[in-house]
Amino acid sequence: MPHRAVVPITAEGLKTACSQCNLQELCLPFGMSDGDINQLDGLIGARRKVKRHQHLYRVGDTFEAIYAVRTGSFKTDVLLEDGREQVTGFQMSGEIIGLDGISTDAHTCNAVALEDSDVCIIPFANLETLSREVESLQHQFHKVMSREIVRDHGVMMLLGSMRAEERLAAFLINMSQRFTARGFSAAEFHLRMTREEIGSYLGLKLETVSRAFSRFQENGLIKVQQKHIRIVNIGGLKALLSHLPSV
Amino acid sequence: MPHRAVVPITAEGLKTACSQCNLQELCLPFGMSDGDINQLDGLIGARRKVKRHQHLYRVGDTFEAIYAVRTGSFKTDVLLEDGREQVTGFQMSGEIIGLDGISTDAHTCNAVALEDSDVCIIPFANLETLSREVESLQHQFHKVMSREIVRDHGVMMLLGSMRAEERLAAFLINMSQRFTARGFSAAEFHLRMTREEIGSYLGLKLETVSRAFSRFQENGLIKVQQKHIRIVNIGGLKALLSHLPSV
DNA sequence: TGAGGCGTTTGATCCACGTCAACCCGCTTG
DNA sequence: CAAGCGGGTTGACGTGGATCAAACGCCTCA
Repeated sequence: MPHRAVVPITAEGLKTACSQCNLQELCLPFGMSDGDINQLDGLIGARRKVKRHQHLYRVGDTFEAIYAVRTGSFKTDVLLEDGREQVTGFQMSGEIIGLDGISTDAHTCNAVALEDSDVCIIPFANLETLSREVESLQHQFHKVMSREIVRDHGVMMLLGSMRAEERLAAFLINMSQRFTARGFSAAEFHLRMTREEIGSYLGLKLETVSRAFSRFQENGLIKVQQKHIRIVNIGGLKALLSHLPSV
Repeated sequence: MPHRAVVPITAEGLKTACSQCNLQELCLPFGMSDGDINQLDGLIGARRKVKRHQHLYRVGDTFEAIYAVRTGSFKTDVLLEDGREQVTGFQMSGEIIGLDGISTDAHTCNAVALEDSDVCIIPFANLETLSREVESLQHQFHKVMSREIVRDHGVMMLLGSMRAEERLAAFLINMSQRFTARGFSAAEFHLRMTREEIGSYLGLKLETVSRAFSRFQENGLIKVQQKHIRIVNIGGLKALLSHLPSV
């Protein structure tokens, strides 16, 4: 795989206005006043399309911007020298990618599109400048970063202390909630990632993920058809989580 | 090895001046100019002593400040309903605790002192105000948050993709580096946490941690005496990490 | 339309780590 | 001084998930 040079900026150099975006409630502007949001419009750089399996950025790329997912979805991952991969997260519309790069001015993980996707480029220098002027933006950005830390703690809990079926139940419940927040069905959705990627995220092998899916189906918790999931008994899934070691 | 006396302790309840603190290089002011650091002096609230096993904050406490560890050390953890604990991190002098609270204005994990400790209280509202005025502070704070995210990704890698001995080797190398950065020996140090806490952090049971320590000792990598660790062969430890699945 | 490939499922077997249990050591406390 | 206790080590054994392997369904593309 040849390393992509910089972005061959495609024709759609269209800027996106936060003030007119229907993802406001899920994205950086969440909770800001209309007036403050208007000030964001100058902040967002061009959009960028990323095709399925293409990288938005790679480990080592110099850090210049963070990205807000507009359409599609991504995974972020880190690699060990021997090729082992750890997926650190899946990102959907409205979510922010790239915060890892701030610490060293270079990205420390890879971001790969799971499907043809579309992001808003938020030049970081501009974001810092504007958030010195717009208090609500500053505060909102801090919340976004903190939320990422809290999310990571949740994943650490999952990886460190849960068994396979608990992990997968937590994953499904989380996906369901995020689809719901985006106006999709809470009970029926299409996973964009493979069993192997789910497994990497959950610290499991793909066979184990597959078996857990099958078990859930046998137990009437869900219906699985490849990547299409229908949750039949959400209560049952949640019970898997809060359960004492299943006496 | 006795703990080196880090700070000429001034009287109790005194505010701490960042401009005169010898932890500058490890703490929030890192990389800021002397002039900018002087502006921090007004920011820091009182200090607070926390005795061994006492909480600095608990899940649910309203979020008002972040903390910089001055002396001693802490663990942060989250709990599952059934009592399972996941240690999410260990913090040493100069490191910042409490960033998890920003996202919801309430803390989402517990912070417990591992030994009698001492923190600087940094009222968060003040920090946001000042960082709108002092660009270097703003940038530095963003780096601190990002570094926490990157660190969490490392832990996820560890929990999701490494085997027991790799995890412990990574832990020891990390501890060694952090002690070194604080002017202590890289090869010989005193762990402040129990085997159970290490295990919780690494996603292992305490027996497994103990056995891995013993194995390392058998193999001439380290010397263990309870909490006292001496690294004999750091290269060997590092090799455990970069090794292909030990063919 | 057929062939090849990727992703997934499922079965059989293995093993790293968990579990259970005994014991040791150093500290504290009456 | 003994008794109690928290932390650590070590051994025997069990098991959840990894590994190895086979087969299947769906999708792409010639």
